[in-house]
Formats: sequence, structure tokens, C-alpha cells
Amino acid sequence: MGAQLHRILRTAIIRGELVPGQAISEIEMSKRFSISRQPVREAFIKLGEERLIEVMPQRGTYVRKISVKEVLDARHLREIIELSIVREVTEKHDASLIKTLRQLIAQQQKVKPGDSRSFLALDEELHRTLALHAGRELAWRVTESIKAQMDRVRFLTFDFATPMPQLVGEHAKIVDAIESGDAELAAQRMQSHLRAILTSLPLIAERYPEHFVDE
Amino acid sequence: MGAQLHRILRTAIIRGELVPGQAISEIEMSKRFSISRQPVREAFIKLGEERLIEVMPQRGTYVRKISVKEVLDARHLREIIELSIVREVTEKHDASLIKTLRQLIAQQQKVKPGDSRSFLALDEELHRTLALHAGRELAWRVTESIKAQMDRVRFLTFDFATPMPQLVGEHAKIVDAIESGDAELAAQRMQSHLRAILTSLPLIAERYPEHFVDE
DNA sequence: ACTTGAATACTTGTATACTAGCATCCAAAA
DNA sequence: TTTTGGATGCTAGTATACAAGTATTCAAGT
Repeated sequence: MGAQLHRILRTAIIRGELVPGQAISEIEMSKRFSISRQPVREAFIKLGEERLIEVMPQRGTYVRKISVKEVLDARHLREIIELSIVREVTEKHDASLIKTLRQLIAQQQKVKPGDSRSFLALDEELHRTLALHAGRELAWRVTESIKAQMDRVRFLTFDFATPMPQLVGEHAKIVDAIESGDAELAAQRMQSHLRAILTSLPLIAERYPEHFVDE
Repeated sequence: MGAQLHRILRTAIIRGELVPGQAISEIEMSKRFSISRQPVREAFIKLGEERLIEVMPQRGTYVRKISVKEVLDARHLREIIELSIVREVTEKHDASLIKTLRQLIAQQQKVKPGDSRSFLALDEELHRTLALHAGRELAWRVTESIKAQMDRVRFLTFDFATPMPQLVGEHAKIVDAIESGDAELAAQRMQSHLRAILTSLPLIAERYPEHFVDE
């Protein structure tokens, strides 16, 4: 139960359904989901470790506002990890991987404009495929957790601008590079792909100031 | 309380005081520390996420045996992160950092042979200093958590061989490289430093088979 | 001798009751 | 009008009680 609730709340926060700064409480959630406080508490602890909420003892629990610094920090770490991964898989020259990736891209192309949830799920699936194919399960677990902060920003992005076709194009270019066997080219394209958020982040932070912490 | 107990059990597992495979239970720990099951339970959840114990519902909780694959995975990820960090700090040319590092090394030289606890604490302090100086708090949190699996091996290592002076020498060489401003040299030395475990790991696994999972 | 099955003693998971601390609000006093 | 102090209602932290499931043990029956 606690694990289930953790995933539910996690996606709700990432999607912005639980707005930053909003107060939530163990009792409130236990009533809403008709469970006791204990599983809620355990879900809260996990969310706190992921920096998605802040538990203040004897005071209350709040959905954390997005920190630009933390997003940049997460992005940087993710870049380090994923660049290494994409280099690894490129060296492997695995045809079956290429096929899987191309199938994912085909699915991404079919996503209807505005369906940001489906796209982000397929996007995550692509990055996950790369990591697991490199045999880096631990690296993927870490990436998955730090990605949350970035995804919060991306969900805001999709609200007013949807460059989905461009992102799919970047994915295709990356896969092309992997197939070519040029690890540095693949890494370079992955890098610029992962740096896209750098240009959008300041705009988002300015457009949705109430979602971000002042710093 | 839960957080305190988490640290206590964490270090106990890393030091091998709680032996791999050993059954522990929430009730047992609650009695030993004179607290209720709930804080114990929360500590267990965290330890489970760090892969230090395994909680099997309705069956029991066990100290996880060391997995060679997981140690190698952790080492690899750590190398990626720390190489990036050491490159960053080298580019910064910060004299105060060099001073701090040299002080740490001086303390490491004073550690008495056999006092592996003190040495590992100072070792961690050095790596932590580098990460935080690069402004990579998130990267350090990740490193800290994945380091646990490696430290379990290192504590076994110290039981029969103590190459502490050699390790201190490696640290000194790394700091020299950082001071010289040659980022690639610093990274190269850090890399070989972090790869030391690769040679000792097979020996340890063979010497202490009961500490390792069969795979 | 072997197998089967029920009782028992564990385990973790969940629900509830109680404790301690913080914040707000409102009234009373200066 | 301003300040102070206490009552009240909230919060999370902890302790305890109960539920559900597993492994073991031991005895009874074949």
C-alpha cells in the first residue's frame, strides 16, 4: 500500500496535480485513500528523500517548489551518466537494440499532439532501454530518481509549447549515431538533447514563478 | 529515532558487525534499542532501498550478502561521477581547496595502522570535500549511497591486508595533479585510485565466500 | 518408516491510540 | 492601539494492538 501510494503521489507531483507549496498531511491522504496513516507516512518519507515534498516535524508537509539549482544539478548528473551509457551501447554494435529503439521512436511519432503523458512515458522508456542494455541497472535507478525534478519542469513546458516532433527527431538522430558506431557522435547528440532544458528552464521559471522557490 | 537507528545499522552492516545472511527482525531491534517497531521499520525501509538488507514480507529481514556484480556496478558509476568532479575542481584552481586537501592527507598519515575506521572516515571526507567544492551536492549524495557497497568490501580488505600508506600516497598524487591544473592527469590518477578495488575484490570474494552471494 | 496436517511461533503489514510540539486566534490587560 | 498570554486545533512522531501470511515442529495416521 505504501509503495503504491508513493507512486501515485509521485506522478501527481511531477504532473503538477499537487501544486508546489501546497500543504498535504498524513491524515488528509489517509482519508482520501481510505488507508491508515502508517502507509502514508512511509510514502511521505520516500517522497521526502526524492526532494519532492518537505516534511517538517510537528509543523506540516508541503509539496516542494521546484528549485532551479536542483534541476540544474540533476541535469548535470544525468548528463554525466547518460553520456557514459550511450558511449557504451554504441561500442556494442547490437542490432537488436537498434531495432527496439526504432520501434520506440515509431511509437513516439504516433503520439497525438498534447498527449504529453504518453510521450514522456515513451521518452523514459527509450532512455531506460539504453541504460539497461548497457547493463547499468544501478545507473538507471539513480537516473530515474533524479529525472523527477526535470520532469516537473517538462510538464510545465508542455502546457504552452509542444516541441514534441523536434524531440522525436533528436531521438532518431541519436539512434542513427549509435547505429553508425560513432560513440563520440552519439554522445554529442545525447548531450545537446539533454541540454534542451537549459534554454527552456529560465522561461518556465519566469512564467510560473509560483512553482519555483525564490533563490 | 528512525533516522538515528538507520545510521547505526548502516555502519554496523558496512563494518560487518551485522554479518551477511544474518536474520534481523523489527521486534529484535526495537527491544535492543528500547524503541517501538515503527522507527525500526522506517530504518529498515531505508536500508532496503540502499540494498543493505532485504525485507521479505511475512518471512523476515536479512542482511544482504555482498553481490560482486552490484559492487562493480557501484564502482563504475562512482568512477563516472568522481572523474567528472575531479576535472571540475582542477579547472577551478582554488588554493584554499588544495590546503584543505593537504590537511586531510596529513591527518590520514597520522592514522595508526589497523585503525581502519578512522582512515575510511578521512577517506570519505576527502572525496566529499572534492564533490562539495565542485558544488555537486546531489552527486555527493548519490556517491555516498552507492559507496556503501564498496565500503563493505573495504572493511573486509582491512582485516588481512592494510595498504593504507599506499592509499594515502595515491591521494597525495591526486592532489598534486589538481594543484598542477592538469585535469586529465588528475582524472587519470583518480581513476586508477578508484579501480584498486577491482584487483582486491576477487581475492576478498574467494577468502570470505560466506559474505558474498553466489552468482 | 514415511507422509500428511494441524497447531504454534515466528515474521512483516496495517490500523489505531497516544505524545509532543508548533501556529493561530482571540481576549484581556497595559 | 498594542502587546501579551493562554486556549485550541492542527501537525508529525511514537507506541501499541491487531491482521495476515510463512516456516517449523510434532504428532497422528497410513
